[in-house]
Amino acid sequence: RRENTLILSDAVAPISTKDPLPFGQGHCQVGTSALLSLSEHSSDSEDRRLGKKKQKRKRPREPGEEAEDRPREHPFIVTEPGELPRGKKNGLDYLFDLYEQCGRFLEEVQQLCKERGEKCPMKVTNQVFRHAKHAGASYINKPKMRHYVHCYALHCLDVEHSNHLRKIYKDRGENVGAWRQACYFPLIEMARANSWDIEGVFNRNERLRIWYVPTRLRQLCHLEKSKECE
Amino acid sequence: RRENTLILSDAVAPISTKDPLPFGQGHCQVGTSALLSLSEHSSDSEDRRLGKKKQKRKRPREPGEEAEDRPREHPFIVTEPGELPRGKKNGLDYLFDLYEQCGRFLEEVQQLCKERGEKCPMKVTNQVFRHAKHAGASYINKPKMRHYVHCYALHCLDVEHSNHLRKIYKDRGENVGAWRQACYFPLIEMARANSWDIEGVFNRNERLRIWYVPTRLRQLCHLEKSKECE
DNA sequence: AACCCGGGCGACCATCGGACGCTGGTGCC
DNA sequence: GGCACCAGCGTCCGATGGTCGCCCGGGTT
Repeated sequence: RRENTLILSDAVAPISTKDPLPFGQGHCQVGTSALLSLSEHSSDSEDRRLGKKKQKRKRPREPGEEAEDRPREHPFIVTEPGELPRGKKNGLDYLFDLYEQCGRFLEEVQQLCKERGEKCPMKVTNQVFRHAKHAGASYINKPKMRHYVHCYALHCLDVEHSNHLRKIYKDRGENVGAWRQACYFPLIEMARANSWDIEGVFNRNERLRIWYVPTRLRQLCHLEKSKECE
Repeated sequence: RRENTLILSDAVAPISTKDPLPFGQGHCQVGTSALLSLSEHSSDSEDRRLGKKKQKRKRPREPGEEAEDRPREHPFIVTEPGELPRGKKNGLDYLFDLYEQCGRFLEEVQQLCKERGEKCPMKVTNQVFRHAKHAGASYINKPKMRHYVHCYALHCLDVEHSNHLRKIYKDRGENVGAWRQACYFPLIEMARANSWDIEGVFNRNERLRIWYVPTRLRQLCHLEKSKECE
């Protein structure tokens, strides 16, 4: 699978060679091996290293079981700001609105927690997703929201740049996956400009503060930083 | 067990009637039923309510197993500042020093995380306790540190008051448990003075910011607040 | 020596943050 | 209608925050 072994040049080259963006990206060239060897779960600094287990997937529906399947959401396509998508698709304005909705659900949860004297979440946690589902927003779910966090981040931190990227990828007929990958690189530049403190970049923005920095974005920043220092 | 159904008047009455402290506490009277009915795990606001399961305890050592038992630490006793405890006991200065040590271990972990581009903890987490153990501080462990957090909190936020409380409880020959209970109430007063934001009280203090607010303290603040408003 | 008080901390649990990859919707031919 | 692509999200997993209560150290009798 491509996504797990993302190569910087894959996503950057199409832009930096065909349609350069404001931030310089000519130096974003890294060997395949470097990222292939970048552990997928490098989140723990201590010694425990344990082998990955194969996961079993999706229990295949019992014979006597009730089938209450909600149809899945329409896939996203790359749209320009204000553009409404053709066919059975969702646009990126809708995607970003989902993040705003989550922010509102978080505020509701915080309000409730404060009333009840409970621990008050500062981020969009499982509890918030549960609350959203409970409140009828069944179209919101954790894997989806976590998947596109960095895209929303770019939208929050530099709408101009975000809009420009959307237009380019739309015009070029790229799929959502390609656009999503491309969103990493402007963020890496912002981290660089903030002495590689991507956490700080997120925390400084009102709407972004409530989202966890995606592991992959943190890894990419770290990788780029080490290249710079060698 | 007494601790799980702490009654405010139990801990406060001995002081407010025999040896009043700076903060007024005459109004801290609450019915037993109120705290008995205060759920022990009220941390989740959504609907799931599931019955508590009985826990099994301490696997009784296999016949062929190696017995590498570290002897347990000496119990704490209530000591005045500077006093060194008599007999096989530890004093409260030592207890508080343990918290400072944890703070240093946290800083080390943060340093390591930053170097490796990993998620950087802002609080004393499992990872920090693991690091402490790894670094040879086998006398530090999570249950102990969590148990006395609010005592350390009082020490950080108002040494005078903390020292005074220690002297009183020492002179009266009270045990550590009683002193520990008594530490809650000055903190509740500080929360009151900070519009019941105990989280904020912790966060505003440099050394305290890194410790989670204990559930019981949050509950006591909430209870006291609701009394005030009725 | 025997007893019992009380507290240290091993071990457990629900839930968390995080991610994979199956399933099936969708547009194209 | 059939096929191939690709992304939504159900479902899993290691680790976390939090706590209980067993066990035994220690002072007292």
